[in-house]
Amino acid sequence: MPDPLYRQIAEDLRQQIESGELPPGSQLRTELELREHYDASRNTIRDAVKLLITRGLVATRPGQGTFVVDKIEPFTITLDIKTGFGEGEDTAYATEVIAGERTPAVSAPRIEIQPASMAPELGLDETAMVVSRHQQRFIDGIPWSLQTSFYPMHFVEQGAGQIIVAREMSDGVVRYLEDVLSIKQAGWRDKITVRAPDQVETAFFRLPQDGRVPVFEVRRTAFQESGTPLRVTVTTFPSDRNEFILTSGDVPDNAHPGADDNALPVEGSA
Amino acid sequence: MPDPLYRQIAEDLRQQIESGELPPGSQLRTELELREHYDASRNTIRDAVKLLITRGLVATRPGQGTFVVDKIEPFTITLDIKTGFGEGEDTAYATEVIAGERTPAVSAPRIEIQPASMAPELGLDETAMVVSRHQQRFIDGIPWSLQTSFYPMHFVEQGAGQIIVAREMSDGVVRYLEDVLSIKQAGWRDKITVRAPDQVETAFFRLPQDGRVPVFEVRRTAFQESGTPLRVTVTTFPSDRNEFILTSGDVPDNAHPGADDNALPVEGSA
DNA sequence: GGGTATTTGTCCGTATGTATT
DNA sequence: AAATACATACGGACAAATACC
Repeated sequence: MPDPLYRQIAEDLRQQIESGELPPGSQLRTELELREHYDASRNTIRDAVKLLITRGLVATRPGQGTFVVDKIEPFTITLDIKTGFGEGEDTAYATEVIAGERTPAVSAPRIEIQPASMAPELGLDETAMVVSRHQQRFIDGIPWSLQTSFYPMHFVEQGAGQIIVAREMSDGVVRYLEDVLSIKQAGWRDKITVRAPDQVETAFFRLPQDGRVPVFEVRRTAFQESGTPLRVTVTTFPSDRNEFILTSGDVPDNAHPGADDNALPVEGSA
Repeated sequence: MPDPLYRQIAEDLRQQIESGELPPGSQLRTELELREHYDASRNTIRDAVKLLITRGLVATRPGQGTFVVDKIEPFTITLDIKTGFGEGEDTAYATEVIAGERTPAVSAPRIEIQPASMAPELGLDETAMVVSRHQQRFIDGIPWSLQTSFYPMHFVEQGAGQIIVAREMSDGVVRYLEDVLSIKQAGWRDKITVRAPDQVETAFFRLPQDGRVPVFEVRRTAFQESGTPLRVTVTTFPSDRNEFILTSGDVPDNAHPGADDNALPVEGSA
């Protein structure tokens, strides 16, 4: 029994793309032309194109057409910055970004006071509140990631008033907390999952609205030496233009071509 | 301007699910019933259901109906096993799996000789060949991951003949290479990406055939102390039932509930 | 095992809306 | 303003998978 028609058509188009017959950036024939070519209905053509979108091979633009995606060199995000130098990761990142040839940008933070249930990893009481600092981040002008950090509200009452000011902190919040409250970040735990984007994410990353392109969610819980969590940082990245690299043990610097060329941190000066 | 109808319907059903009105495992009304209830066409209902499938909330079973998915406790995969003990990660994993309360299983490896282009990270000549060892891996009987390891063919000619034998190596190939050829693994680099599953993966993981549920691909390149790659291991995991954890610095053992309960390694005795 | 009803999967044709040029 | 192309929505038909008698 053969595959369904829409999958046969998708397969045919996929081969044309991967063989180079349809190079990146080129335009596919319109749905009506494909309809005649394959002797199928327009809906069937659309089902085939949807499959190619899911696989990241093409993108549709209303009023224009369907295009083979330009293979963006993916942003490479390193998750295992060497620590133990007595610094938070925030400052280390700045130099990493400069080392790459891409130019990062970050929006001013949007500050909110929210219930502690937004960041259960902090282990706070149900009635407690947290400060959230939300930022949009770009690389070379491309929407790159959305990041929200949560801090216990009692940090503010203890004297760290700057974290509820909607201005970027050039040295990073982690450094600030150490300076003001002597709260030191000893390590962190990342949880990486993949899920469909929410409405905010589809809008910011300009993803197809039906959730076919998922996002990475990196949930970083950072701890003091005592084991008490000091912050939770949630960062989302569209999965179609990001990859993660992490190393263990002794590894040569340029192990495979292109892997390190665009090395980027997972966190800026949040 | 309101959202499209199919998204409104999806939103309504989503709320019913997340509010508990439609508990996990329960069956949704049939497409024809929903069609009457929302006064929409069957295709529009189907578009709404497709969205819910993409978001991992429901699953359809031909001939039966549409069901709210049972929330599987995700498999947690730790990527940062402490090294420096002079052991490969393979043996360390065995104990980790036993520590968890889930029972792993692995198929006998399928061995193939393939061109070196299958694993460009090994940096071999175009005309060279590699040995691939492919395994299916299960947790509690659930298809969990597909793994293929690539080794330079010249390892066999140098005396490591066991790696082309289609039998599991209880102590791991890495250990074997060290014993026979004194080739020692000094570290590795992981690249984590997300993509649509191929046909083999959709069949093994029983994912929807239109590629709505992506898979994690973890590409591990392991190096000798000299910096020469000794193997490439590619492992894929369905993203709807796996998450990755990695830590840096000092982190308490049980930082957030459930995170470590099912700790699993990314590699078995490949 | 066979037959039938139910339910989802595929495919068609058509009409209208919306974004872009 | 008009033309083009994708997005949404409708309705209908048959196939395939499953469950049940």
